[in-house]
Amino acid sequence: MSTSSKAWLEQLHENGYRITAARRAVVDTVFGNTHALTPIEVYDAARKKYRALGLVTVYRTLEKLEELHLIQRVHQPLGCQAFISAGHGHQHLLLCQQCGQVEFFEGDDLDALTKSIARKTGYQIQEHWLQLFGLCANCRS
Amino acid sequence: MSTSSKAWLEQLHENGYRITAARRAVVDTVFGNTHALTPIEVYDAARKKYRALGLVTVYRTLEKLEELHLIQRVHQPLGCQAFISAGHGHQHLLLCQQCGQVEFFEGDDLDALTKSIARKTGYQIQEHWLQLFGLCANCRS
DNA sequence: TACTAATTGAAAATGATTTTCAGTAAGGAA
DNA sequence: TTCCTTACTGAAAATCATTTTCAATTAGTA
Repeated sequence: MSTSSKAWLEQLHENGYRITAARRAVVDTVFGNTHALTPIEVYDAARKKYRALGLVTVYRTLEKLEELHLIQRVHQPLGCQAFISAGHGHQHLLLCQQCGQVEFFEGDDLDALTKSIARKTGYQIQEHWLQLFGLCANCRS
Repeated sequence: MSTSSKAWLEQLHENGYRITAARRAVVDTVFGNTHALTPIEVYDAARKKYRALGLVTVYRTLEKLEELHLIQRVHQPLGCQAFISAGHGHQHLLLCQQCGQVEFFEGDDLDALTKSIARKTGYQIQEHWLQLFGLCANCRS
């Protein structure tokens, strides 16, 4: 995990952003986490690594990570403030409603559907969101 | 359109809520509107029908309409505060990113995909969201 | 028509996010 | 290594969306 949180820091650096203790703490908290975290949750967790961290810096760092497509916002019935490490390429989300775990899956079987809808409605489709909600293997039992 | 905004008022009444001038204005604004509206947008539009309307009442009325499944929240990249008349039964959304128009479409071709994902991941799938974004026939040109 | 509880709008409270600002520190240049 | 510029920082204040409180009003039944 820390192997590749380094890659995020490099990405920041390559884009002209500086590497600071505050950003390290935020990146280490979010990278590889299987649960979507809200800014406050990131703040609480990251402050265990870097006490002086401010909430404002969490917001600003999340903003940059999102801009670089390293994280993405997760939309759920109860709220849309949480972020998760972004999947590679276009992927869909699978969310456990019990424990909050997030998984990605591929499956662009949607092309046929998309084309059919485009034809019926006259829309030019540019993007799609697909999310499945349920109970993960652990929480089912 | 006003034919069936009456149906919404009846629904409210049947569920023990009173019919007031404020609620009429909100219902008439949201019912049958093809664009998703935020509480403030509803407020601004509905106040043209009923000047004394308060924003708080808009929030409270939208809450009740959502509870009765007459409207539903629309999630978009730029925000998730807007509401639209709910589709009948389970439907998916098609959103124009230019003009904000919202359409519903059916298409539960997703069963096969859902089952396949359930098998691969061990999840018990309970619900899904599918949204397509693009340009409507008008805005394409 | 009278009554009672639901509803109202205004104001205050809350909660999330953004802006401002003066001090600090990253990291390239010398 | 040292210096210097400029990005970055946290705290406080400002802003924006939403919820709660409250006293006055009113829908709708008795």
